[in-house]
Parts: sequence; C-alpha cells; structure tokens
Amino acid sequence: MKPRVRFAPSPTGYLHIGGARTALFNWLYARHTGGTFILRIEDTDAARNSQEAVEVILSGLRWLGLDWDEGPIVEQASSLCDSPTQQKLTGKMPVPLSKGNFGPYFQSQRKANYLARVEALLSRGLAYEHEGAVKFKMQREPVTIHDLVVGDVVRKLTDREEVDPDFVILRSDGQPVFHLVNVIDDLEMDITHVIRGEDHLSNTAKHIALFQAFGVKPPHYAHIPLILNGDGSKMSKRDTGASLTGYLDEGFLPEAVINYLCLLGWSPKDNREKLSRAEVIERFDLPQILRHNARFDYEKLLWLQGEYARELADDRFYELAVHAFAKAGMDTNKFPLPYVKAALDTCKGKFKLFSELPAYAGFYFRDEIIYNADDAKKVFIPENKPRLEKLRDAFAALTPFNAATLETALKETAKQLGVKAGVLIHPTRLAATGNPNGPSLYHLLEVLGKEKSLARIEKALANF
RNA sequence: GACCCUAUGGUCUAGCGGUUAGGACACUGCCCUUUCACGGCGGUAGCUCGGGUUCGAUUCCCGAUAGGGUCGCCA
Repeated sequence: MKPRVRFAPSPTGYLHIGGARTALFNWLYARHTGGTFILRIEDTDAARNSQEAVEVILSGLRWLGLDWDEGPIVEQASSLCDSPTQQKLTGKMPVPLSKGNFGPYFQSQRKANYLARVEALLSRGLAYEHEGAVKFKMQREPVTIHDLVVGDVVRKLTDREEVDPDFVILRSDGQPVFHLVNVIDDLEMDITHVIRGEDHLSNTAKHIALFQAFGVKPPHYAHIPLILNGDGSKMSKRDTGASLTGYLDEGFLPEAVINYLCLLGWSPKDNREKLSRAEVIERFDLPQILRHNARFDYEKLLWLQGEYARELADDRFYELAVHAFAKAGMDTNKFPLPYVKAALDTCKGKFKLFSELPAYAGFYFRDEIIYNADDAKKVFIPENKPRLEKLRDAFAALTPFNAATLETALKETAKQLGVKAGVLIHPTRLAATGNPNGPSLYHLLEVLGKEKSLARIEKALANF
C-alpha cells in the first residue's frame, strides 16, 4: 500500500517556519514513495478560524511548491503576491471546497463524525461525562511508541497523570478537542504515516490509546526535531524569522528556502549541501532524519539564496527585480525596457536578497543622488576636484561611450595625473551612484549614458 | 515538579570501536578584481563531563550536566 501522509495545520493566521518544514518533510516522503500528500485544515477553533488564515497556509505551501493531492481546492495565485491575505481564495465560495475521496478536508465540516465517534466511545464505556464535558478513559500503563525517527519510546505516566490519566475529548461547549479529531481524521482518511514535530511525541501515547479504543491499528509515527532560534531558544511566533511569509517579503527565493529547510534535521549523508528539488525527492527518507533539534542559521540560508539568485533565468530575474523596485516605490516601467534590462544585468549575481536591490541599484531609476556621507567626506576632497574635472573632460570627448572606452579613458587619465585608477574610480562612483559600492563602474556608466553620467559628475563637483 | 527526546568547531552536519575526526555556512590570511560580489589557495576552531565495557572509545552502557519538548475544556 502506498503511503498516505498528511500535513494538518490549524489556521492561526500565519505559517511557522517549522510548520513549513513539517509540510516539506511530509511532501517529500509522499513524493519519494509515490504516495499521497494530503492537506487537512484543522479549523476546529472557530474563534481563530478565518478565510484569510486558511489562505496564509495555502499560499505559503503554494509558494514553496508543495502541491497536495487531496485537500482544499484553491484558485491559482501569483507566486509574486506579497500579501496572501490580499488574495481572494473564496470570494465566490461561501464554503471551502475539497478534492479527494476522503473529504471534506476542513475539520469544521466534519463535526458529525466526531460526535458519532464520541457516542460510540460513550456507549462502550470507554469514555464518560464529567462536568459537562466528555473524558476518555486513558490506560494507566505506560504506552510504547514505535517511532520511525526516535525509535521505541516508553511513555510513562507523569505525576499528574498518576492522579488522573483521563483527558477531555469533548468540551462542555460541545466542541471536540485536538487529540480526538486528529486521530479520527487520520483514521478515516487512511493515513499511514504521521510525520510531525517532536513536540507531539509525548501526546502520541494518547493518540495510540485512542486508535486502540476505535479498534484500529495506529499509523506509523515519525517525530522530527524542532527548529530553534539561532541562540538555541524556542522559536515562537514573535521571533523574527519564524514566519514563512517573512521570507517571501524579504525577497527570498522559494528554492533557497526549500533547500535550506531540507538541511535542518535531514542530511543526504554525502556532504552535498545544494540540492535540487528532484535530488532531494530521490534521496529523502525517514531513516536519514536526525534526532536532535537544529538552530536556524540565517547566514547559511542567505548563502543558499545567493547561490540560487545567481543562476536565476533572466526572465524570472527581471520579474522579481521589477517587483522589488515596485515594492520600494520605484516604478521601473517609466524607463525604456532595454534600459531597465541593461541596468539589471549589471546587478545580477552581485546581491542576494531582492529586498536589497532598490538600495543597491536605485540610482539607475532616480535623478536625485544622495551621497553616502562617510564616503563623500573621504573622496570629495579638494585635491580630487581637478582630477575629476580632467576625467569629466576625457569622458566628454568619448565617442562610443561604453565600458571599454570608459575604462581606457579613466586609466589613461589616471596615468597622466600620476595617480592610481582607484583615486578616480571612487569619486566617480560616488558621483554616479551615491554609494561606495555597486555594479562595475564602467558598465554602470555605459548604462546611464553619456548625458546622465556627465551631469552627475558635474553635480558632484559642486559638492567638493 | 513528573515524564519524554537530544548532545561532534560559533552554526548545519559526515562518522556508526582503531580516522592526521571529513564537508558546508560564518570568521580570517593571500591571490584575482584598482568598488562590491563571484572564483582560487590557505588558516583559526570540535567529539559536554564522570564512570564503566573493551587491547582500544567521538562511536556501546550507566550517571551527571545542559538544551528542547509534554503534562489545557489550545492546536
């Protein structure tokens, strides 16, 4: 039988990076084994449940490219959309729809099942009413959990459970609780493998007992280690970097995020770090999952981001770049397309995050150049003024105004002045871009064109 | 507090009784580039501690310590 695995998030309005990793591992296992990946929305908590909150999850998974075989049906959304909440999942759909033969995949639509199951437990004496709620009669003996990652775990009773091991499965307001619905759905959806965070390991004893009460063999469990903050503390909602959406907003590439997430808690064991999606699917399996928690290393993610950013196909690179400028309030559409492309070509491979791009190359699309104060103090000095004037004259005489002629002219001028090229390069760069670093000076001037370049040098001369 | 999981450089990891303990990120030196980035060649830095088992432990066992998790009418 082909594995049936599921990712079962609850719509809280954001998708935790650890949740995304759990989804990824489930998806990878399904794809590796040729099994089925199921997305189930655990929206039993009506207070927190909303269409927008569901959409945060769906758009997050879509952005990562984690497609599900069974689960909610959604409209296609642009992978570039920044705010998932702006996307309309169900503008026309009052009730979320599902695909798959085990639906619906929203727990809010499955309540009758839960109540029937509770009735069955009640009638068989396996549960009882207590202060208006229904409690499950939990066994008093230790439960052995056969975990595919951790191994056999004998879960003994805690001191509290020694007093009362039973737990509520139906609240006094009639709402079923997580442990119950989670088990019933896994059971009714024929889930074969439950891959989830290690934070569920202790509670698995309850789940196993519930499966047994329903007379069904529990699924295989695989508890994966947690993702911690860089300082080793628990990564909670308010920590920066905890939300998947944040990475989208910062201009990360989904392939970089996916690749990095794979490396947290799983290893291909052959020293490979950068792996394509197909390579990971081929190599991924439960035994290679590690048992200890991993700290999130933003720097390493950034490295991977740079790797993928450098090899981006031109079309996608332009699209993402234009989008990044638009987000920063700069409309590149006001400029001729060849100019925009030429400008962006000088930046490719030189920056990592698209959110950096407006600051890195904004000078191409802005008339007002704001000089970096520290650098201006260093290079806009009196002895450089006549040098820059001489260079301006040399540039002004250039007939083909391109990178090659600019370089020759600059070096020739430097030679005549008896100074190193850098003495001319720095003030010129600052005049043209306002920054001490950026794309190749000669190429950037070529893109800017003779008129603009000379005008900027002229303007800088007034600042000495 | 009880119960559970875990422990290799700063971080992610390879290792599965005998290795000069390997790789990657980060840091750093040099080269390349008269910016930045990329690339190339080097470098600093590691088996948490204490007992066992063994001829021999990073590796196996026990304990301690540390970190994380669970003990809800949250999920």
